[in-house]
Amino acid sequence: MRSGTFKSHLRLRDGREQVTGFQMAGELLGLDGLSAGEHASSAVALEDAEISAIPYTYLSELAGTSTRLRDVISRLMSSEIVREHGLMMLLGTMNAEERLASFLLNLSQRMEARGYSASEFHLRMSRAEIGSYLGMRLETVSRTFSAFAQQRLVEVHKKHVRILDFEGMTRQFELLLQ
Amino acid sequence: MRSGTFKSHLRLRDGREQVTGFQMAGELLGLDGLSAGEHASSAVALEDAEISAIPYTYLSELAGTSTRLRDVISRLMSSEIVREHGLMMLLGTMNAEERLASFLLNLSQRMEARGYSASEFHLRMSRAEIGSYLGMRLETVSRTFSAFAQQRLVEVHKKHVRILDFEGMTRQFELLLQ
DNA sequence: CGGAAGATTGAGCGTAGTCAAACCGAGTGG
DNA sequence: CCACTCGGTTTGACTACGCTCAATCTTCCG
Repeated sequence: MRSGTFKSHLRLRDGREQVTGFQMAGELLGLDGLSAGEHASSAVALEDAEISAIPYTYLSELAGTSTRLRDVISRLMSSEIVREHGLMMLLGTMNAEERLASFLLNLSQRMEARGYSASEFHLRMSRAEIGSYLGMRLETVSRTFSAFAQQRLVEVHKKHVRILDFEGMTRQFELLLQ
Repeated sequence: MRSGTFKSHLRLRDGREQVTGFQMAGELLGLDGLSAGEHASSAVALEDAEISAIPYTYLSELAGTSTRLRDVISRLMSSEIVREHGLMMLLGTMNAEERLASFLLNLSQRMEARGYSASEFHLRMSRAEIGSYLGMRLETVSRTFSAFAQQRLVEVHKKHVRILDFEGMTRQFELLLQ
């Protein structure tokens, strides 16, 4: 991805949807497609976005000639696996507040890495999409935002978020992996 | 892995544990270690097991000479990503019965692929480990097993499981990805 | 036989889900 | 310019699923 924001998601036969990730500029999309020759998930742009499509065959050929590129590719896939491990931890063991807190802190980090403010940013996704990603209902997302605002951890106005107390967020919720 | 069963898991600072997968003969362990040069998760054998350790540098060199091997590797990593997507779907949207049903059906498939019975097998992991994997408490795992037994979907005696009604399991719980 | 670890079952509770109503902001048309 | 619609969000009341705590049972092993 060159710019913009995407969401990746998958769907059960009965219509239930799970957002598997939000991608931002510089990140890769579609790493799940290499195994079966068919992508297991779909991706949708949440705003105007620019991407570069890289054909797998081309990438594979190039990889034959460069050790460095091979390392980069396996590293990217591996870090996708690590990212999903973290998400499984989140979905498997955390309560609503911990989920939203770690979501916000993660977003904040990624914004900062791209030269934006770490403390104040605009959410590209709806409450429902956040909820699907975090394994909770949109109403619970909304309520949890309100709870954070009341504790003076954040200020929220619709999709605009300002994080007031990073310390408090990380301390209050023991979110760090061992 | 050559034989046996492993579990992979990670831990939060406060001790909470999440089992991220159970591995069987023929499967790969440690794909998460390539990104940071350090593994994010640990693996523990649940019974006597045999493994072959493959140094990354060696594998990487080999990959330089063989297109076929490169394909195999990226396919393995990609299918690990797909597997985790499915697990996120499970953790994010399914209730207790659906989780256990899809766990059992998945195990069954993998047993069959290894030449064992698809309908009758021995669980290598404890209720607590199943629970951690499925994002629920061990008591809930136990209760759900009992509920399945009452509905005549399975027979369970401690770690011995016999699936009586595959149809019922899949039909009752809309578990198929679109 | 006794102890320990794992599994089952029960009772009561709490967190997040459900359903519903109200609100907000942006865009559209009379 | 105001009324209206519409999608997304917030808030409330009630409910239910799964968690917690606890007791009992089973199996295994010293």
